[in-house]
Amino acid sequence: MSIVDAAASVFCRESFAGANIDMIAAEAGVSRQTIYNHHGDKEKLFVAIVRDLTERCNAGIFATISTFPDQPKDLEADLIAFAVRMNHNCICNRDGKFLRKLIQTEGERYPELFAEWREEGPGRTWPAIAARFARLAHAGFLEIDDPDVAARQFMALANAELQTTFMLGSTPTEDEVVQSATNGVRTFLRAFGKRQPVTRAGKQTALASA
Amino acid sequence: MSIVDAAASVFCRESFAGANIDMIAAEAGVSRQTIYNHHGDKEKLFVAIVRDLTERCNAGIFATISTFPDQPKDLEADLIAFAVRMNHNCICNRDGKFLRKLIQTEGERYPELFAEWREEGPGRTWPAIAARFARLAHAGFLEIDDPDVAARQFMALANAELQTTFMLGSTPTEDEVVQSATNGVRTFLRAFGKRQPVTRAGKQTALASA
DNA sequence: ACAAATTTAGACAGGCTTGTCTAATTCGTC
DNA sequence: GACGAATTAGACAAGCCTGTCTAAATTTGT
Repeated sequence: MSIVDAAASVFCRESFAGANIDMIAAEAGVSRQTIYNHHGDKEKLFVAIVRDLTERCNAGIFATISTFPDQPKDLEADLIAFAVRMNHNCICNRDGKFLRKLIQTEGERYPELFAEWREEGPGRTWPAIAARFARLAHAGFLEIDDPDVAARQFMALANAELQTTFMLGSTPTEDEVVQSATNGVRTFLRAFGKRQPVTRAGKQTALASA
Repeated sequence: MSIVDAAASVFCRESFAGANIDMIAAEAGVSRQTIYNHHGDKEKLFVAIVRDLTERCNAGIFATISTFPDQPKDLEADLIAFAVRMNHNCICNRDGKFLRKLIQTEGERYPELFAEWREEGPGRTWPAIAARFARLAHAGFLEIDDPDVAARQFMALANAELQTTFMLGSTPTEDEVVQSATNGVRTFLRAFGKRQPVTRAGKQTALASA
């Protein structure tokens, strides 16, 4: 395992103050001195790790956003699958778990570092997701007033049943992820779905709440 | 400030490993020895704090649940107010913030302690909230299949826009809380509300999706 | 195969923390 | 005011961790 990967693992498990360089060296399979040669000191190593994780997580999120169903065949199934992918590739995976924990644990101690994360991460990914929902609404598949709100609510609903698990830092089972996504998307569509599926004739005025 | 309060504050700010007894003593305004006299050692002190916070937070949550609108005059407004109270009294307040942070930060290190929290906390509060939603549905105000799912989705929606803020450990402004609750409750009611307000004639078959 | 660069093990000083001990001081109560 | 209980300040040993240093071993490029 690389030094950065080992350090991420140890910092997450033990927190910054509880981690020590010898643990990281042992887990990375290098000598302590090599870590000092590469990264200077403990704090610089920590910063390098957060930057690295932010970058990798962002890449994963954007890659997953690019699989958003723009022309869904089965809107419910496609959104559920998207929510599951999001969880799988960005939230439950190693990098996502680590980054989330480091932000929660050390966020207050490094305000500038995490302000940077906030801009590069949520600051760029939320608008990207919102744009996809806006497009879906524009194409007549959904009835959305505010795409930014809808995007955040979509993710919140998809993860609604995983909150306690995330709190404790553990990873939900595949079944739990699918279950939560299914329930979340169904509720999302009850709120934002067209009352009647889009016909091949294309967009029509909404029939809802008439 | 009492020893327990000071310790909660310091453990949250510095993490278990980063906290030291002298800080806690200084913040509590007592001598180090007094802490050792009362609590034995650092780890016992930590456990005492988590138990204390769990108890106080639970009390707050149950007190707030008891204000759930069983006979709402204005369903939307009453649910928004309830969501705001929940945030205010249980999530954004000092105890809620501290307990959440300790669980996130040290949850993996004390599995039994936090399993205990899980049973006493979420294990008891979620069913209580779900029961209130079940009652509201039974009384004809909502259309809910699974009250447990609906309860979790209600809270998830109400907090949907506060996630990033919570992540970093900061407290949202009053406006942000109200905004998120308002948007969340509106979406919740689009999904679970009766299509038409309940009339004084009482429960009727839904008119939806006709 | 050889020279330069990198990595290693281990020792080391300096600093910090925990938990104990003691002697003096303050507090509560009668 | 006096007595017992609790609290305090401070010293202290033992342990751990960081970051540096050195000399030997290993890897790398040519």
